[in-house]
Amino acid sequence: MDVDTRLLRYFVVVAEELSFTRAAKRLYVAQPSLSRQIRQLEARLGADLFTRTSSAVALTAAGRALLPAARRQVAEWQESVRLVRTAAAAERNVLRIGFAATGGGDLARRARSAFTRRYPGVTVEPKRFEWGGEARAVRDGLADVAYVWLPAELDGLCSEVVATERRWVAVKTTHPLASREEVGIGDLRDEPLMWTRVAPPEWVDWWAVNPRPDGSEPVWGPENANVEEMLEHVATTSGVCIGPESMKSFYVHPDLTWRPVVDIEPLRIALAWPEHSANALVHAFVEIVRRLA
Amino acid sequence: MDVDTRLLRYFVVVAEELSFTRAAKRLYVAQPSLSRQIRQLEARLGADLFTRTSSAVALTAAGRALLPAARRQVAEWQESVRLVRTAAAAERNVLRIGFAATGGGDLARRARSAFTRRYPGVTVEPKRFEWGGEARAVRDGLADVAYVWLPAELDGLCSEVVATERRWVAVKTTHPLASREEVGIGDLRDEPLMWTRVAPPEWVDWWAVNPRPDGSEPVWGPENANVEEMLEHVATTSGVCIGPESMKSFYVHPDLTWRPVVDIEPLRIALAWPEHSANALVHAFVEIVRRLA
DNA sequence: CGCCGCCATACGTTCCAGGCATGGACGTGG
DNA sequence: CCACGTCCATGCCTGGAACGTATGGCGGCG
Repeated sequence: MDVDTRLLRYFVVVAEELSFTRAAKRLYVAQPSLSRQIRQLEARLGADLFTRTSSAVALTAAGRALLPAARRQVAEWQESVRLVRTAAAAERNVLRIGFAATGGGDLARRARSAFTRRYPGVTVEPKRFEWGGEARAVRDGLADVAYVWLPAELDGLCSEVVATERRWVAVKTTHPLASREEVGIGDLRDEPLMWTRVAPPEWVDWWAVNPRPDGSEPVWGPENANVEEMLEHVATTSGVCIGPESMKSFYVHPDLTWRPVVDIEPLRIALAWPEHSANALVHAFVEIVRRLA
Repeated sequence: MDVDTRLLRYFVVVAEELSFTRAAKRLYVAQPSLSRQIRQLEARLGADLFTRTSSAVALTAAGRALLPAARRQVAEWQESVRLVRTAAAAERNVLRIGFAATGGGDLARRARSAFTRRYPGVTVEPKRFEWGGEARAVRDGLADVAYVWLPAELDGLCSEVVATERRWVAVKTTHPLASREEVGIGDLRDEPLMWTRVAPPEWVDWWAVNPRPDGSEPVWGPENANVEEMLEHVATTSGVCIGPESMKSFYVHPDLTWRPVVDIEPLRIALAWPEHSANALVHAFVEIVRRLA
């Protein structure tokens, strides 16, 4: 009897929510589809997993037996994927360095140079991910090591803060704030702020400084998935965006002006890599970054 | 990223055979289908698992990394299925006793009576399986305990031989051998013998006494999946079949005559149950059978 | 040099996950 | 007591994926 890990994930969520409707929302599928899939899983197992009434859903003994096993299966498959991708990269003798936007900034370039000098035979593959995707990339085996912007979910990863950067705000060159030398977070009270749905809410809130020191919530502007989209929005709509100082020099844009925001905490940049990594190149790279930091 | 355990099984077989054509045969699918599925798995992993030329297939580093993980995943899912089914049965307070054909014979009935006397609240569910399917049924969680006819694959199971039965041969009442009191295996030299493809070859060979003491191979008759089919064939074609003594009294058939085969080894019947079974009823049942044996 | 074995590609069919609309059971509040 | 809302199940349709058959391309071997 075969299963798809997707079915197991579905089952786990229904078991956690004890509601098909809520679970369907969390899984971004329609409730009827979810109902049918679970029914099918039950049919193939030859055992009911839930008792359903129109007012309550509960696990059966069989369901309780499956829940931890299903969680484990899903986790182990994720781990297998990471292993396979890591092995493929190792065979090609490459080191894949993940980052989002400007990643580790200047430190990253110095580290890469030092690493290439030390290991001339190894190909370095910089891998750019969307907002908040660096840590997941390492977990999923799409990168061997990554510069991660905190806050971030670092479960299953080793990490070390290697740099901090002050945060700046980008505004259109014609914007009143463009004439100021520096700004405070209070000055951005009524400015629509860029945001993204690809990163978790905590990440978005941290960048948006939400709630603001005065307790207010930012005004939300257009949504975007990466730097380029974000800067395009700022350049052509009425909003502003906040980014690390390095963004000013990495992404030049004729219509934008960058100004430091002096009264908010700086960005902390961590280097992250998988726990139990057997990849010697990763450890060598970590050591190099650590020395340069 | 999701996978079906079916895909993992496919991958394992290709990795074992190092040939898509041979693997496809073993898996009972067409070779192009198998090729495509493996390609798709590679695409989703973002890594090649095999290097293919028209003359050889070999694992890549990624493939070598996946192989043990895939084997483990498949095995763990099998185990999960068993757990779930066992839990469902336990919740209904039933004991599912697996067997094929006459199973444990007279012992089985005495054991069931004794068990029911001792545990009047427990429902006993006898579960009949096809030739050689009893042990697999326990492994798959379709039965809690089973009478298994040896030889059988008992990996992952505890077992204990609890009975033996002489083997008899069934012939049409009009058959020359029907007039004999008893027969030897040599007398069956030219008689077409029933066989099955649902049980493994070793099982079939053991029942057929293949090779025969004189080194010859039996003449093969029609194929069947269970007792009823087998006896129907014997009653209506020219073949014979061999079965345990209890079959004579459990399956009465007007056109058949049973005669003992005096010079072949008897059937050994084992009781088998899952290793690490936490089911108290199983252990109680085993104890009862052991005492009666 | 021609045949054969092996993997890949093309095409048509079948099946299933997914979405939307709706039905039926239950609980709640007016 | 009824009306309404909530929740799970069912019916119907669509798009995609898996499978089979037929066929192409490539390398090895007689």
